[in-house]
Amino acid sequence: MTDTLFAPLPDDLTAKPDAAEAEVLAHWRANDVFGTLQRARSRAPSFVFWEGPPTANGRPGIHHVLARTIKDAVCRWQTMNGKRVVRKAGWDTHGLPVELEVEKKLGISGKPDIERYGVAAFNKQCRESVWTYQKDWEQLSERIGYWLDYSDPYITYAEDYVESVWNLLARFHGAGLVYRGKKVLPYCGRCGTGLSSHELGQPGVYRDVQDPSVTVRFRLKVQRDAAEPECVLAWTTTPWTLPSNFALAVHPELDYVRARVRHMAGKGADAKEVFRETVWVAAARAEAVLPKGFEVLETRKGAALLGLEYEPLFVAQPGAALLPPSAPADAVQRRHKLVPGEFVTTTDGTGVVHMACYGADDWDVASKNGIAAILGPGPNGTYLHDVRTAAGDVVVATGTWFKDADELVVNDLKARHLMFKNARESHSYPHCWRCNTALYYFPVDAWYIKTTSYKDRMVELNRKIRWVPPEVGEKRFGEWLTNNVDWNISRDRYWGTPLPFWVCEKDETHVVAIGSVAELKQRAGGRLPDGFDNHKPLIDEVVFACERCGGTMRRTKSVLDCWFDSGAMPYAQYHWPFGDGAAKVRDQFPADFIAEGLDQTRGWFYTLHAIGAFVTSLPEFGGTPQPAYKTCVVNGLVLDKDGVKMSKRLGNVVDPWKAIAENGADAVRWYLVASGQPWLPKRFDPAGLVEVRRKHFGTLVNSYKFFADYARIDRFDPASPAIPTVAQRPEIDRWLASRTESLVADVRARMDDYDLSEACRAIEDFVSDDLSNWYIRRNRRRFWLAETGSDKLAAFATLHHALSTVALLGAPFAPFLSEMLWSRLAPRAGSVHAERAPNVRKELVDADLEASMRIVKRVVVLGRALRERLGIKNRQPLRALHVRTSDERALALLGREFARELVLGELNVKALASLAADDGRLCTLKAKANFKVLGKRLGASMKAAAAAIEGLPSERVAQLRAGARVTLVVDGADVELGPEDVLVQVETRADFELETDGQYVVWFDTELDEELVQEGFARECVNRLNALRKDRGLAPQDRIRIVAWSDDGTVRAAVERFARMIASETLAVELTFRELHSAQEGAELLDLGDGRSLLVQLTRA
RNA sequence: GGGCCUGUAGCUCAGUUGGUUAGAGCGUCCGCCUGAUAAGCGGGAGGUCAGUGGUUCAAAUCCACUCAGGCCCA
Repeated sequence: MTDTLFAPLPDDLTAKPDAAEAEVLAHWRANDVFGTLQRARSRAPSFVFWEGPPTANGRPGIHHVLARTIKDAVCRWQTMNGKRVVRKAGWDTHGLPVELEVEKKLGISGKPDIERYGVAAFNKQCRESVWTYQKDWEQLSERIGYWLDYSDPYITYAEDYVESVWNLLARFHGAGLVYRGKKVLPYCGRCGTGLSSHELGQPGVYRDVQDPSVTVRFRLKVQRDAAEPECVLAWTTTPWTLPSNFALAVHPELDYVRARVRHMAGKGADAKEVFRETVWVAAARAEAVLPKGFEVLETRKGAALLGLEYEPLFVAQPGAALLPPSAPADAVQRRHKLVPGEFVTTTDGTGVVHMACYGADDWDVASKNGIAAILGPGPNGTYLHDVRTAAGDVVVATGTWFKDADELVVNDLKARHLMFKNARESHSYPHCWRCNTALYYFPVDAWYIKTTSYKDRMVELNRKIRWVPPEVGEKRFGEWLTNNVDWNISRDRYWGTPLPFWVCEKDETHVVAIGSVAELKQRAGGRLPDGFDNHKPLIDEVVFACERCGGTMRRTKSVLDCWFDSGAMPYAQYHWPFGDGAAKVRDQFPADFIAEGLDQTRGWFYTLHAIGAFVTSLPEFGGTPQPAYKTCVVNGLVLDKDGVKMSKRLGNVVDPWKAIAENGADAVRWYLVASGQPWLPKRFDPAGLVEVRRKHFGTLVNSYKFFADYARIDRFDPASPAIPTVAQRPEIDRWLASRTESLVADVRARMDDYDLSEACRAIEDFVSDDLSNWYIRRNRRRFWLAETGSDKLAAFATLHHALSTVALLGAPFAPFLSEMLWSRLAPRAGSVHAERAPNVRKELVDADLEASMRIVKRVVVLGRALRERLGIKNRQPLRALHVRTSDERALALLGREFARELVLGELNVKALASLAADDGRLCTLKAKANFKVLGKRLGASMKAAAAAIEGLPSERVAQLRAGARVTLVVDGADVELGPEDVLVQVETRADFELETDGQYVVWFDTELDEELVQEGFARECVNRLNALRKDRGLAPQDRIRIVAWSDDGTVRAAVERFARMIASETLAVELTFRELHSAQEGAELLDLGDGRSLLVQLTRA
C-alpha cells in the first residue's frame, strides 16, 4: 500500500494481481481496517445481514466464492451508505455428514460400531472433526476479501446455542405444535439404522437384482357364486411384506373391471376348463395381467369399490400392531378393505396396490384411514412373530431374515391356491452403502412440528419477502409452502442437538419439553451428571419422575434435524431469550438481507421462515407475524465450462485458490457477479476470467496509469484552487462529468434492486467506452502538452474525478483494486470502504451532451467504414465531411462545437461542409410503419397498411416528416397517418461512395489539393520521428533537435510548410532543413510510403 | 414420478408490456492507430433464437407438447 499521491501501481498488476492483492490484505490486517470501520459505524442505523452457516466439514469451493461475493458486495455497499452492518460468522456443526466423516476416520461403520466405540468418545471426535477445514474457510474468506467477524462466531453445538434451540422447541411444544408419529425411511436391518436421502444417493446403492414378481388373489369376504370364486388381484415384488398386508388401494378415478377367467388344461380343441373365477383388476391392466380369452363382466370406478372387504392371507399376531397417530379404537378391525390411493398407477401391476407398513404411501394410507398395521420384520430385519395361516400352520418362523421369507411365502400361497401368477424379474433395488445388505422401508419413530397448522401464515408472509429473482419466491418456494407437510425434526443419530423431550415410561402421552439447562437441572433434583454438556450421551442419563403419574421420564433417543439448528440462528446466535439475547435479537431481527444458493430453498430459506413465522407471533416479538428476512438473493449453481456439475469424480472441480492465484480475487469476484445473472446456473470458464482481468481491470489500470504518469510530472493537486469549476471546463470535460454522474445514478438504481450484474456491467461500459476510449484517447494531448494552464487542470480534474468515482462504485465488487486506486487518488482519506458512496449531482448531468456523443459515435462509425472502403488511411487529411439526416435535433447537436470537433478530429477531416436535413437529391425518403403504434390501432389491417406505407413516394414522406397528416386507403377504409405513425429512413441513390445506416448519410469530399497531400506527408513524418524517438530510448518529456533532408520536392515542401506542427508533435526545439547523407553518423532514412522518404538526424536537445 | 430453472453467433451472455435490420464481449479474418505501447481503435464473416404445433395483423418473447442440461423433492 502507499500513501503517495498518484503513486504508480505495481508494474505487473494486470498480469499477476496476486501479490498486489496480498499487500492490500496485509495492510487491512495490520491496520485492522475492518474492525475500525465496524466500530466507526457502531451508532449508525442498522442494516441487518445474517450469515448462513457453512458446514466446516468440507472444503470451500468456487460456488461458495460466488455466494460470499454477493453477500460481501451488498454489505460493503450498505456500509458505504452509512449503515452499520454486523457481520457475525457462524458454523453449522451438527449432522450426519460429520458423523460419516468421523466413521471413515475411525474405520468404523454403522450404528452398532458407534455404540461399541462409545457415544461419548464418538461425539468428542465429531466435535473436533468439524474444525478440520476451519482454516481453509477462514483463509479463503479472507483472501477473497469477504469481510466477516470470526472473533465471535455462532457455533451450533455450543451450549448456549443448544439451549436457545431447546427454548424454541419447548415453545413449539407449549403451543401444541409438536407431536410424535412414524416416518418411513429406507432402512438397513443389519446396521439397524435408517438412511438419509443423501446416503441413498451414494454410488452403488441402487443395483439390479432378481426378485419375485407375484400376483396374488385376495378373496372377497362376500362371495356371490360358490362355483365362481371372486377376488381382487394385487401385484408385489416383495412377498415378505404380504403377511403384514392391511389394505388394498385402488385409484378412485380409475376404471376397474370384474373379469371371468377360465383356466384351461391341454391344448387347442382338447383344452378343458379346470377352473373358473372372476377377478378385479384395473381396466387398463387387464390385457397385461389376465390370460387370453377373459370376459369382462362389469366395469366400475375405483370409488365404487371402496370399503369392499377381503379375507386376510395370514392371521395377525397379537401385540404387534403399529398404531398411526390418533388411531381410532377399532384400528385393528379396520384392516383388509379396499381403500383409496391417489398414488395408484397403471404403469405396472394390476392397478391395485397391496398395503403393508413398509412404504411411505402405505403408512400414509394407514394414518389417513386410521388402520393399524402389523409388523412382520422388525428393526433388525427379522420377523418378530411367527406368521401363521388360518389353519394354524407356521409359514415363517420368528427370527427369519426378511429376504429369506420371500420363498416361504410364495410357496405357501402357491400351495393354498392364492397365487395367480408367479414370476421373477430384474429391477433396481437399493442396498446399504456400508454393508451391501438389501434395504427395506421401515417406519421409525419421529417427532414432528405441525407446520401445516400455520401454513397459510407462511404463505402470506412469503409475499412480503423480496426474492431475487422473484420467481424463486413465487414458484419454487411458494409452491413448496403451499404443499407444506409437517416437519420431521427428529433424527435417529448421535451428533446433534438432543431433542429436549422427556417421555413417561408409564404413559407415552406424558411428555415434558425442557426449555433451558436450569429447568432440566431443577427437574433432575438440582444435579446434572459430571461433565454434562447438553449432548449425548450424558443427557440420556438424566431421568426424573412424571408429575402426572409418577412414572420415570426418559429423554427420547433422537437428536434434532440440523436444519432446525440453522433456521434457529437468528435467535440462538445471541443466546435468546437468555441474558441480553432478547435485546440483541431486537436489534438484529428481521434480516434486511440474506443470500445463499438455490439449494437452500427447502433448506435454510425454509427453516428460517418456518421458525420465524412461529416465533414472531409470540408476544415478546409483538405478536405480529412477520417474515424473518426482507430480501433474499438466490444464486445458482456453478457448473464447469461445459455446463456439467462439478464433481470430484469427473475431475472438473475448479480450485478457487488456483483461480485466485492466477487472476486475483477481484477478477474472480467480478467475473462471478458480472457474467450473467447470479441465479442462473453459471458455467465457470477460465477464459472468461482472463477476459475480465485483461479487459476491464486492464483498461482501468491503464487509465489510471495514464493519468498518474502525467499527474506526477505536472504535480497535479486535486485540491488546487486554480482548477476551473466543472461549468467552466470544455464541453468534452462536461460530457465526461455528466456521464460520471449518470453512472452513479445507474449503479445506485441497480444496487437498490440488488441487480449486481447490471451494476458491474454499467461500470465496465463506462470504463472501457466513455472513460478510456473516448475521453482519454481523445484528450491525450491535453495531458502531455508542455504548458500547465487551466485547460490542463480541467482535464486532470475531470479524469481524477471519474477515476475516483469508479474506485468508489467498484469497491463493493473489486475491493482490492479499488483500495489501491483510492489510496493513490486520495492518499490521506483512509480506506475506500469507509467512504460514502457518491450521490448523484444532478446539476452536472447534461442530457444534450450525452445525446451529442451518441450521435458522434454513429457518424464516426460510418465515416471510418467509408474511409476503409475508399482505401484512404486516417493520416491523410480530407477536405470535408457531409452528413445528412432527417433528425433535426441530431443535426443541431452535431453542429455544436463539441460534436463537430470530435467528429472532425476522429475522422481527420478539415470541415463539416454540409450538415443538412436530407433534400431528396442524394437519397430517397422511405417510410416504414411504426408497428408498435399502428398495430394497436389497425389490428388485422396492419399488413396491408405496412405495404401501403412502404409504397409512399418520397415527397409524401417528406410532408409526413414535416408534420402533415396523410390519408391512405387500406382494406377499403381510410387510415390517417401522422408523423408518429411512421419511421423515416433514407435510401441512397448517389453515384459516389457514401455510407448510411438508414438514419444518417455520410460522405467525404475526397479531392486532395497540394496542402492536404503535404499535410498527409507531414503526419507520416511525425509518425516516423516519434517511432525513432522511442527506438532511441528517449523519455516522453525529452526535447530533441531534428535535421532533415530530402531530394523529393513534395516531401521537402511538406516538411517546410508543416515544420511547426512537426516540431510540436515531436517535442523538437529545432527543426532545420539542410543537406544530409545517409552515411553520415546518426542519419536515418524514414520511409514515408508512396515511394517517398526523408533523411533525418535526431539528437537530444 | 412431481415441481422449478435453462437452451439465442464457434464460446460467454444481453434482448423492455409481443412490433418487422436479434445485439455485446471474446475468438476468427481484414484493416487502422502509434508517447496509454507487454497498450488502443475499427471493419467483415458468422444466427433454423433447441424442435414441433398453436394463439396473433405480428412470436426469440405468450400457450401446449417434445428433446437436451441442471436443481430440489419423492
